[in-house]
Amino acid sequence: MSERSLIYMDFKMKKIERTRLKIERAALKLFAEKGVDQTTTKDLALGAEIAEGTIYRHFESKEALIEQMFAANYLALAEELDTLQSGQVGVRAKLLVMCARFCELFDSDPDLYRFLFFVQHGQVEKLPSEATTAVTVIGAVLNEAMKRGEIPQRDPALVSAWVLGVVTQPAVFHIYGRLSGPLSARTAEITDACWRLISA
Amino acid sequence: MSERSLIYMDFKMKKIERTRLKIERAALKLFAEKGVDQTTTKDLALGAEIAEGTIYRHFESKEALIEQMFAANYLALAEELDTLQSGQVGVRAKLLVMCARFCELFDSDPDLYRFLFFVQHGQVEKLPSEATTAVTVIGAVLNEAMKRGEIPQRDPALVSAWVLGVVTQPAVFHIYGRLSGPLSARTAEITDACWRLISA
Amino acid sequence: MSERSLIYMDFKMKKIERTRLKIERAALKLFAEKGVDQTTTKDLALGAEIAEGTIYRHFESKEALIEQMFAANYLALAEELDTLQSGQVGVRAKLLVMCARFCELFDSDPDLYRFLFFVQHGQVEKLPSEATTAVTVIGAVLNEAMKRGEIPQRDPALVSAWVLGVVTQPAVFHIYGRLSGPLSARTAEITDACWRLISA
Amino acid sequence: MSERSLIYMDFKMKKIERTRLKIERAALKLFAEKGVDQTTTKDLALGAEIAEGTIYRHFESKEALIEQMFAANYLALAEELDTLQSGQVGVRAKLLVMCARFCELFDSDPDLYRFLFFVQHGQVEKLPSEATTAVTVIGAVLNEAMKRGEIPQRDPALVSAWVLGVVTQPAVFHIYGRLSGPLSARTAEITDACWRLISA
DNA sequence: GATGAATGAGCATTCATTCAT
DNA sequence: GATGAATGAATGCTCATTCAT
Repeated sequence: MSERSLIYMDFKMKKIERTRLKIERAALKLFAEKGVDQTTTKDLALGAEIAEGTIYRHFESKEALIEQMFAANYLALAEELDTLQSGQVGVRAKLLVMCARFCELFDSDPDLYRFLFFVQHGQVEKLPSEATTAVTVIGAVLNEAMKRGEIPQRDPALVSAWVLGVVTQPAVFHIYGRLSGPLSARTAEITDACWRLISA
Repeated sequence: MSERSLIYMDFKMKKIERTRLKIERAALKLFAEKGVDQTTTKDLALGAEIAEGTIYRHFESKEALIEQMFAANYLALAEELDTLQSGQVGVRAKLLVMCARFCELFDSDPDLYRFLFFVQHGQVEKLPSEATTAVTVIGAVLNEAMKRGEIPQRDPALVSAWVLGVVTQPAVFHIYGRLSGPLSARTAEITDACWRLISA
Repeated sequence: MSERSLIYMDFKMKKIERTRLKIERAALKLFAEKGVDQTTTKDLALGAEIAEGTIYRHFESKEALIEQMFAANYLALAEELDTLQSGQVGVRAKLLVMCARFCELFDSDPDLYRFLFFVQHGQVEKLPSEATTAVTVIGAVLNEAMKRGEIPQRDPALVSAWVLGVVTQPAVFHIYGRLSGPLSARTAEITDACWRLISA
Repeated sequence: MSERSLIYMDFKMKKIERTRLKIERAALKLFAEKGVDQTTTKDLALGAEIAEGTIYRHFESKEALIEQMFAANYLALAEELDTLQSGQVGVRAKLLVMCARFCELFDSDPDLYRFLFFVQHGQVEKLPSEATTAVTVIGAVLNEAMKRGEIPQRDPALVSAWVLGVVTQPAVFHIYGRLSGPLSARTAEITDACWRLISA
């Protein structure tokens, strides 16, 4: 994602790419704000400062725009998490870097975070079932750790759910105003919580 | 008013109540299945086996139907959770009964569960801010436990988020097919996980 | 109309007649206030303090209610005007009593007046073409006067239009707030105007 | 912007203007024929040979279409009447040109006439109260004449009502088939009638 | 005779999509 | 490639009318 962003920002970028990016940015903002269904193509055009028809030069349909944006970002994040964890040794360290990335994403691009983890219902199911997602990465890390005896044996799916819940639910609380301040400040505390959850 | 009339009115009230229930049941099913926005009033009428116009004898608008259904069930659950926890002594026991209720709800009325915890974004914000919800009940239980020294002092909102995440994320995994079997079978395991999370 | 009203007011009146009258009264009020099309059967039921279905025990349809009310009152007024004018000798006296009746109706039953002369477009055409109406009565009086040489010969329809215009347009101005006070106070002045119009 | 673009935009503006005009023309015809309430947006689309949705690119709502059409034409007529009368000296001459314009409008654009003076109830009230209308123009002319002593002093509103009645009621008779032939042919006769009404 | 819940055709309006320019 | 006017199916909702009680 961030690598792609860098490409996007290139001042030599072609006009077509700039327009596409403008649409995606506006879409992200609007989707996060009012949800996918409540965002009309008119809203998108207004937000991106383009004509309504222009959307269709870049995306087959509104549905396709949503799917592509979701897939690209959701899978890019998974890739990133996988790269991060593979650079670490031991579950705890792996969890720490992944948790840190989650918190950082929430802080630095809240619209993207909301779009991926708050507004997305039903998009996950459209991904190819063999796709690598945040869930499968976390699952693989925990599985491996169980195999190695680093943590007690439990249903890996259940433990994955716990870890994801402990990491993402604070973000939801943040969105509802029950928590405030940067989530990144809580990375260590959240990782510790995960560790208590899985290590005993 | 004669006795006969009273009986008659009672009968009519039951009938009108029955229609309202048919609408609510169909709505729950459809909302859980395809989401609130993707469910049209035509869908509702077809599902409830009534005419489209009949919806409007029972609810001011589709929006009002959603709000009323959400508020009634969301608040009723909170009340129930509060009654359950207040019958127990100690955080752990309180968490157990609440966790059990969550799992049971998921198993016995999956449509309601999905509607309340999967499809609801934006409804919570419409509730009066002082309303008692599942979140506030959990928060109060944890707060109390911290005050009594039963569990370590931490940001109560963060700990509430963790607990809610550990309880609800397995349900999400279940919905996405990553977990199977009754969630109730995992009540003990999930409660233990919560305990590890908050007690150390 | 007034004779019929007397019958209506009879305290021995049958219940069915009382209900029918309640509907007609409410209808007149609402039709005058917001127009025929903007008045729903629900409005009628609320205004008459009856159930919506009850309307259909007394009238075949909303359309029939309008037609019957219009015809009955429009023709009753014509009859009355005819009786009044036939009791007088000379156009001027005849015009005076008719003009007086118009003004009086406007003052005493403004809803009925508005319904008959303000809201009725399209109802006149539904009357049998040979029906005696205010227009035909005025026309006959003027025709007769021309034949007798009381007033100059002109197109009787045109002169009728003038007389009706001079009598009814002040009422319209009254409705729009451009004139105030009882219209009856202007009867003499209006009749004089008619006389100037037709006598020279 | 290149010259070509300007020409292009001009062309597009003409096209969009043409569509708007098609809607207005169809609306006028239908409103005059069956009334505003009985004309559906479907009727409008069919009549204008456009899609129903197209109406809403040109008008905010059906209500707005009616209001705008009424206001524009009603006020334009008033302006025209005012220009006409101001070009004349003496009430009688002023009345003549205004009366002529009324008759001409009725003959040349009967739909517009019907819409403005037959179907409009309730629209006049939506105009800003300080607006110049046919009524205020006639009122001003008569007022002035009374001040100058050209005609006897009377309640100017009442006299205005008479004049308007004498001019417009023949049109109503025409619509109901009681008068035939061009109304313009009666301009002189109607003006004379007005003169008799106000001068003695 | 009166009721009012139920009906369903019909309404004004929206909105994703198309296409001539 | 970009535009935005035009499209028309679909939506939420209304309302005159029916009918079981």
